[in-house]
Amino acid sequence: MSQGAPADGSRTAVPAAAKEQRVTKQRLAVSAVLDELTDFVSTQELHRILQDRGTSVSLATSYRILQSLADEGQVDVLRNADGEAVYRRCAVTGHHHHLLCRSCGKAVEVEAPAVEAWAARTATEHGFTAVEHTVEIFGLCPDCTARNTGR
Amino acid sequence: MSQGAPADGSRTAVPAAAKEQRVTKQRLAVSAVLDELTDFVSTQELHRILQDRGTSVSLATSYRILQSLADEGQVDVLRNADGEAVYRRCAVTGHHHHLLCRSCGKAVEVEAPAVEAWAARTATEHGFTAVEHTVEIFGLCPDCTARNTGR
DNA sequence: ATTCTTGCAAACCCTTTGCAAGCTA
DNA sequence: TAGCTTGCAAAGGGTTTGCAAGAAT
Repeated sequence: MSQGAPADGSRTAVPAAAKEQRVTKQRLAVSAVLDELTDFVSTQELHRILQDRGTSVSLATSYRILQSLADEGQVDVLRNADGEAVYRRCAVTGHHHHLLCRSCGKAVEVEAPAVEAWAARTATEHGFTAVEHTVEIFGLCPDCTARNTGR
Repeated sequence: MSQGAPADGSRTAVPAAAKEQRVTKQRLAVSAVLDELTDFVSTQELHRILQDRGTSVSLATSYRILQSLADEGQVDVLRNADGEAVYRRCAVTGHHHHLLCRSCGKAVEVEAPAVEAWAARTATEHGFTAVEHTVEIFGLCPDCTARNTGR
């Protein structure tokens, strides 16, 4: 079972700052990949990338490191439509959302000030506090739409 | 159990109207339970409820029926923090989103025409088709905010 | 030297699927 | 009767875990 790791999209009010982990080549390798990617990746995908890159890290370790990073608040965790956990380095200060292609996985980052405002307003109206939200749009990108008019 | 969990949710702008299913006792049993519940339930939970109730329906069938109902748009689908699919018959008809309490799980249904419009517009601008979106707001409801002012 | 991390493989858990039997339309 | 559904059990796929070997401090 997944531990505490509250799979949310943005930074939480409760940091939970876990203890520092040791610096290992595996951890550095995972971190390096995350630095290069701008989109969310599943553990399996990240593991595959590391393999292709020669910097092999076992699947189990990939899972452990990614979870660890998430616990430390160094990465954002989300769950895709299949329920798989996907991670992204959350160094970005600008809050934004994603427009994801359901077929090829392409992701476009979009901003939505209007939505942010709406979310805040709605929450306040209902007396909710410590609010955060997730907004994701799924669809077929232009290319996939062209070559795949079904499915 | 399931708490603040992001990701996915609801149905699409595309009805996808699946074909009508046959009326079986299993389907009726599942439907009956959904009618009585106001919160989201996982397939496993619903299956357990049916068992306790005597109206046994196999796990596999529970999964099939729930998915079927979701395809028909008769229930809302969401994913909890563990990535499990959870369903709930929605009180509100029409497309809407949720304002969820991260602490007690309370859910408030909210509509957001502005967001719908924004999502559609954004997707179109990028040439995406067959679009659907998920919007969930997480926070602490009034009650939990009051009793949890420190932490 | 001690303590933490990694690998590997088995274990888990939710979910899906093949098939034969049962039931609906 | 014909065709969809159900059950059961096995198969899948992602994720976790036990344990011994290998690093980091």
